[in-house]
Parts: sequence; structure tokens; C-alpha cells
Amino acid sequence: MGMLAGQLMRALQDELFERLAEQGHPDVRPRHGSVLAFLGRDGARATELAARTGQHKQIVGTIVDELAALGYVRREPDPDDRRAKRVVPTDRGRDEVAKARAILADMERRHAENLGAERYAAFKDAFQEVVRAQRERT
Amino acid sequence: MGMLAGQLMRALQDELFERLAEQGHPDVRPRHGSVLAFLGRDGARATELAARTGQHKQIVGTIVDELAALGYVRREPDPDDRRAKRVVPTDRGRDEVAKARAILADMERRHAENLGAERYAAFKDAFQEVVRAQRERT
DNA sequence: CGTTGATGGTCAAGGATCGTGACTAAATTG
DNA sequence: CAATTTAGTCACGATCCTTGACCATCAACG
Repeated sequence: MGMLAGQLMRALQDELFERLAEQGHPDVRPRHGSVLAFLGRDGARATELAARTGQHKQIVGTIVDELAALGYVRREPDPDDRRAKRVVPTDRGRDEVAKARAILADMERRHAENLGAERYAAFKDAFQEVVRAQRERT
Repeated sequence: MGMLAGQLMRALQDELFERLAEQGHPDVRPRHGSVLAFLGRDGARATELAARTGQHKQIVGTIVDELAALGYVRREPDPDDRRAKRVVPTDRGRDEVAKARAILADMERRHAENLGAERYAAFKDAFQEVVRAQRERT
């Protein structure tokens, strides 16, 4: 099962980033997704991102650096807290998120069509339950 | 779905290596599994391992180095080809493989029990089909 | 045979990702 | 105002994978 999970993750990533590259986003890498996906319309604070993505503040910091260099996000001072900075998506960042969501939705649609909607729904339910159980080791 | 796959892989690995450590194998790391799992009773050649695991010869080489240093495998000259060396598991190596298989089987048993045998079987079938379809992008 | 191309394995260097510990600045608490 | 907590960064290292080149041996062909 571990091998299946690894192969699935790899194959999904390959298609997602290949299609993103075709659609004008050749420089985003897998780990950027963990930050971009959790930015709302008006951004979020780095610590909040770290909590939501389950990654360390350190990693989030470097990801934001990279995304800023690529023009996907900006750092803005937080008006409520002078220690904090809000990470805000640029237009380009929002475009990337929208395209990534569309590609993922398309891939899911393809799988649902392939297995049949019912089987696919059952698969996803079971998948979530297995992950939950494994993480709690119950 | 990609996130689920990643979380599953991570959680499975965590439990496997934690339990392996408890059972006398604290030094094996995830990537060692890709070699150990594909060694038969009487070993295999490095290039064969690279082909079966889908990894580069280079990586297999360093993994074998590490496993040899830890006492899990030996390199023996191949009697049929003086270029080649057979990678042969030691008793310790065989013990690790047996214990890893037992732990993985136990985890699967737990999930089958948790979901019900029928649902779990359907889940695994669908999982394999999704992975196959995704890798072929059909 | 001997030359030529393919194969088994290794050496060297580098990139990507994640983890840990320590540190500065600002907020919060008492 | 002093003590503690929180936001973010700096520095270092571990793990894993990739790429390109290299040498020794095998195999096939002239």
C-alpha cells in the first residue's frame, strides 16, 4: 500500500506540474503548492500557513521567498501586528491557484469517469478513513 | 487526493520504521526498503535491482553500500559475469525483511478490520486501478 | 581472433526537500 | 515595567534523488 501511495503521489504531481508548465507556470514546484493552496484571496500570515500545512515555519519562509522571487506572492506588513507579515497572492499567484484547481478537478473527473462515480466516491471515502486511522494508529 | 496519498505514505512509513526500530533494526531508513524488498533469498544483481525498483543505478549503489556497512547484505562476485556482483542478504538482512513484511501485514490487517474486509478489498482494488490509470493518464 | 558497441558498476558534484536549534523583534501577561 | 510568549529569520545538517562521466568486462560482428 505504501508503494501504491508513493506511485500515486508521484504520478499526480507529474501530470499537474506538466500541465501547469504548459499553461504558463513552468517555475512552480511541488512544495510551492502547500503554501499557495492555503492562501485565501487576501492572504495569510506565515505562522498560520505553517500550522495549516503542517510544515515548519522555516520551510514556509523559504517557500514564500521563492514564490516572491517568482512573482506569485508579496509580503505586506500586517497592520494589526508589527512582528507579522501577511503573505498576499499577486494576480499571477491567483491565476496559478485557479489553474491548479482546474487541473486537479479535471484529473478527479477522469478517475470518477473511469471507475464510475459510485465506486470512485466509495474509494475516496475509504481513502480518507484509512489515512485517518493510520495517522491515529487505530 | 495527492495530499491524501502523501499523508498515507508518511504515516505508513512512520509506523513501519518505528516498529522496526523496536524490533532490533533501528538503522534502516525508508530508501533501504526499495533494495531489501526486492532481494530474493539468493540475492540479485545491482542493475536488476535498479530496474525493478525504478531507481538509478547510482542510488542502488549507495544504498547497497549503506546496507553492507550495517551488515544487512554482502557483495559477492557473480560467477557468470566478472563485471557483475551479486547483492546477497545476510541473516540479519533476511530477518529485517521478514519483520518488515510482518509489520506491513499487521497494518493491513488492522485496516481491513477497521473498514470491514469487503470495503477494504474494494478500496485496494480501486486504489490499484486509480494508480494504473493515472500513470498511463487514461 | 580483434575491434566495436553494449552492459555492470562506480566516482563526483549538485539540487531539492525537510528537520533542529538558536536568535531578534514585537506583542502579551502579570 | 519585567517576564513570558509569539512571529519570523538565520545557520547548519540529514535525507533523498539526479546528472554526467568513467572503467572493466561481455558480446557481436567483421
